[in-house]
Amino acid sequence: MNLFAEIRALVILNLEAMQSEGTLPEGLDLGNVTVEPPRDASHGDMATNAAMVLAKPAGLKPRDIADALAAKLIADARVISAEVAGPGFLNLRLAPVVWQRVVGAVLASGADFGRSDMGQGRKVNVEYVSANPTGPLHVGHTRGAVFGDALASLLAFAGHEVTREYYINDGGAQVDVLARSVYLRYLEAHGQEVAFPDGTYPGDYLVDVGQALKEKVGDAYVGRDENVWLEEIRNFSTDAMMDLIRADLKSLGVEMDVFYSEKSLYGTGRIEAAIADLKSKGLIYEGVLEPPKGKKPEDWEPREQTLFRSTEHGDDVDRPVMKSDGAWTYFAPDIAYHYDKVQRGFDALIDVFGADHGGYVKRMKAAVSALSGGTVPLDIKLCQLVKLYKNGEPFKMSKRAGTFVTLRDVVDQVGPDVTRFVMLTRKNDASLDFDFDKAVEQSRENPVFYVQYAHARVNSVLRKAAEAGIDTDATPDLALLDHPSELALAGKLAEWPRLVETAARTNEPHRVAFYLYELAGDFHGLWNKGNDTPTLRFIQEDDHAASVAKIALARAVAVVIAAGLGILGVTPADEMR
RNA sequence: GGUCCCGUAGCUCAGCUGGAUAGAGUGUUCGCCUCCGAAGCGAAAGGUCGCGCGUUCGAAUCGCGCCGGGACCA
Repeated sequence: MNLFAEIRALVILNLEAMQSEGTLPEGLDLGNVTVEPPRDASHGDMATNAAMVLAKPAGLKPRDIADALAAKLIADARVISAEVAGPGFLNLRLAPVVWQRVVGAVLASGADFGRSDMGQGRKVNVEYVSANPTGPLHVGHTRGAVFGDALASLLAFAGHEVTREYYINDGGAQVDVLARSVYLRYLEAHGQEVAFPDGTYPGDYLVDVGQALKEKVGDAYVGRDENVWLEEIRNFSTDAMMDLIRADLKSLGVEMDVFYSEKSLYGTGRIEAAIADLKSKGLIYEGVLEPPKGKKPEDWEPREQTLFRSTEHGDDVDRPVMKSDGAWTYFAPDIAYHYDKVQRGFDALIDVFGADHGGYVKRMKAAVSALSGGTVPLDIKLCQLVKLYKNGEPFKMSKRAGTFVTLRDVVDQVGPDVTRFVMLTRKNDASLDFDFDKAVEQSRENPVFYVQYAHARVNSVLRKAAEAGIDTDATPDLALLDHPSELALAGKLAEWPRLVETAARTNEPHRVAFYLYELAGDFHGLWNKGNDTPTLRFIQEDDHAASVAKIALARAVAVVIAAGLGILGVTPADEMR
């Protein structure tokens, strides 16, 4: 139930009636007619732009259309006033019963209130995290993990069939580096003194892996040449790292549906097939790239290589897929991987990358556009950096030094719920300050606490109501919710279905977090009004029916908060400690 | 040098894919706890939406060009 869609339908119905009556010309495009909450609540409950949008094509004055439409709308029981304002807005005020019914609808639907069929079951693949399997996840991955996971849940809630996917970069040089690093730890486990030269991973998270390798193979690789052990240790190590990463993700509550291995693309003809597909479309050629404009790199050498004509699909320059020595570029398996996604029948693809991968956006979009013949949209969401603070002091992280702040460090300190919520308190493309102290602070400044507290307060009301002998499961007489503050809170609940659709359409789960903060604020506001106005308290000691109705409103708030937090992957708190 | 992101109140940030007098938190100033729901509440002040041009009934939002900050590319 989306109240805005409902009222929009009413507006459209009346516009069509005006057409058949001759007040409006036939054949107008009503697609641009919107019904939205006005920015300023004093303008009314909803506003439609119909008169302004239609004035020009209809050849009429906005005001005349608005007046005529107003006269029709006012006849509906749900509309108590319709006023023309500004350049031709039609401001509507809705009857209390409309808002009261929202409360009933929330309680009837429970956690499903706001669920949308907007996606119409379309298959969407959300790829996120996809960190190299060379070590534990760090803070930057954490943001991508939370963002991608919340986005996946959001899209599912909006009626999409969602696959959560992780691409394992286990085919490149970095897993050889991993294997050599583990080999050093393996030697160490045999009691040897080892040094970690540049180009190896010195982090002590590999100590256990070296030990485990020793337990598995004994001293079989000690003193042996690299070509004897490299492949096996590489497999052993990446498996160990993926176990570590899966455990890291699980500590955050993230579970993938698919882990897709880059290595599985090699030697199986899949890269060749993807390139062949592009070739069949005339998008592969042998050529020499222009040197980059501006400052010429000193080592620039024009070489003929195999190029993808990505400029045909919006890229700035064509991209090499095979180097002059016959090796695939790193881009080739990425093309093959996305080709595979397209072939698996997804209707839409989403990649969540760190901002440092911003340079790949155009070429990936070009590849998917080419491979799918433009039928499968690819949206790439970039997550900006997370800057860590503690006691006002910035934390440093450096993967090379092996002292980076890990996902585990964050989750262990503040818990998965706080971690997840805070990661969504900024738009994905804005950088995020994460302060360990503020994250667990109990104040209005901390949105996590503020939202959780609202949910906990509802539970507190329910407990107290039970003590007072109020039957909170009784069918409420919602007509008793007649105070403007109560109706306004119900109105905030009515925005939820619309917000879900907006957030899903734009792939922006942070909107859910901001909405919850506003909803919590409205609820706390009503709570505070109870200080001065005892009739607004949720428990009315000498009026059982009023209590039941007011508690129904509170429960509805808790239902929507719990549903929203559920999308974000945050557990709602029943009490604050 | 090129590409992408950002620029909104003193500070941190929203702004619903073009709508009305641009919002919230924090900070500042004033008022409010014997008690009844203060891990606070009420009120006020505070903005050329980086700058300019354009698109139209209408621009923080879209287009182009600059300025400033960040990321990335060789």
